Amino acid sequence: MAQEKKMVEEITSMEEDFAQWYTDIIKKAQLCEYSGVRGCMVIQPYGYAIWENIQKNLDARFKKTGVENVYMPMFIPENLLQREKDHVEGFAPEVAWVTHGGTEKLQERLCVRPTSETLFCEHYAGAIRSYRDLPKLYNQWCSVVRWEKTTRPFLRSAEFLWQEGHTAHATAEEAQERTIQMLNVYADFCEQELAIPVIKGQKTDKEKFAGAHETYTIESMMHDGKALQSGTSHNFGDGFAKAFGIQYLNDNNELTHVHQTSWGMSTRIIGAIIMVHGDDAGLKLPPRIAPIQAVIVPVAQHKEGVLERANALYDQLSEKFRMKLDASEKSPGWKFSEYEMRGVPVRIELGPKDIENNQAVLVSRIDRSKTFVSLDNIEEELAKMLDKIQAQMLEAAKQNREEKTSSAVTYEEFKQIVEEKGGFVKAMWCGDEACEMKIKEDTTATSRCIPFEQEQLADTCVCCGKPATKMVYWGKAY
RNA sequence: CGGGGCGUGGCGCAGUUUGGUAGCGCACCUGGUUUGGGACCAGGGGGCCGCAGGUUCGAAUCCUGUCGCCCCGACCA
Repeated sequence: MAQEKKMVEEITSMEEDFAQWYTDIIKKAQLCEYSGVRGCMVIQPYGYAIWENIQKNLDARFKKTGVENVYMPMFIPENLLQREKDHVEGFAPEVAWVTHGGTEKLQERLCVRPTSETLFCEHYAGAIRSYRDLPKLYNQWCSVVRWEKTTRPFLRSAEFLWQEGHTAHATAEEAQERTIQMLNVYADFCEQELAIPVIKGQKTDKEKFAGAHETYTIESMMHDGKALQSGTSHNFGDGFAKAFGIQYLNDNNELTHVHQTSWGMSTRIIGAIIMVHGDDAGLKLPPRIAPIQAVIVPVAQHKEGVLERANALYDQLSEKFRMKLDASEKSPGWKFSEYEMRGVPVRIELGPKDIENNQAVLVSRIDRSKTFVSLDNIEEELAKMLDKIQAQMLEAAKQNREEKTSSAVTYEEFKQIVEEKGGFVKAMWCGDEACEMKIKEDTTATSRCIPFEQEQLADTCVCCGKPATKMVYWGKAY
């Protein structure tokens, strides 16, 4: 595989320094900027446009399953947050507190939501009376605040945008079904729209969400061999219902606790898009969510008729695609690099020679391959190329994940792989948290998930040698 | 919270060791020539040198304090 030629010196190569590459991409693609507020970022128009496309698509998928959007307060009174023990303990270290209203000290401090389980629960406690009120399938798009010690754009910021779905059901079975259903929505969204293949599975008790009975996750593999938890779906059982007194009368007139779920995906997924698809020339955006699917770069635009034709082409293609025409005075070469860095899937070059031949040049972001197409059927050709790029990106991401997935039977093998190769390591686990801790201690790798698709690699735990029936994906994670 | 680094036009930096008129590259503005992979020439605008004290005839530079940010760890989406 030939390394792509680097056209712009301002992006550090992935090989040289992956962390620097990541921040360079964000800067050059103008996704976000550091703000004057500690740990918080300014999401720029291009970055926000990606988020809007993600939102639009996910929101439609949610609604198709019957989910309704609501909005909850951003403040949570301290007593409310403390209602569920595990939940508070999980979040207490990273909540921001409001202690004053104007100049007066508040009698009870308010936390800025790190997540809204408690608010939804309080609301459900009042709103649910009868089995006829169920299920409640709510979601909200909002930002949450977690006082992180170390932050990185998109991957971990003190405030981030997300959606959090919260549902209440009559039975445990229904809640479990919904938990898996939403995990599948995320997985399908990632693969189909973002071209990011994911591993679906369950979190170990150690890694599960504070207050959850079970946590399910989709895990994806970045280009540097580190894993990223890309979305989670939790089954709360009736734990929160008991803590918050959410009860209903069933059809036998018996008072019963509801069963709940919650599920979320955040702007962190933009970090995944960058680190799964990007290369040394910049960002690569999957056509389905790219704010600009194709950019028209006129060549020799001062010449008679070029801009007019480019404008007409823009008008025509804008009917079906998200387009941009860059008629600025920058040189064509500058524009080529610019839109490559920003990950625009297709560039359309249109110059005097093309116009003379009634053609345009389509250039793919994947490999800079050029295709000369007639202006008469450019719509079909562009659609074809975008589909192809989408498929190529998913394929490349799958291949990268395969290359970075290993399995280990002995502990020596395991440690060596984590240290030298990185990536996912599949290995058997006895189910004991002590082994998880030891593995983390020895290698800094954590259990990513117990995948739904199990393999029996061995009969004993990779760490302690005791009998094991579960295969776990391990790896260093963001 | 530990370990490291950095605060100087919008961005990236030099200048600090040895105090003496604030500089360079990019970006920006004007005009011209250019235009199929980050064009060139000429002219121009823009800086309480993070902040607060101190030393000094004089501080970006020395001293004290303070605030902020970035990177690497531990904790987390």
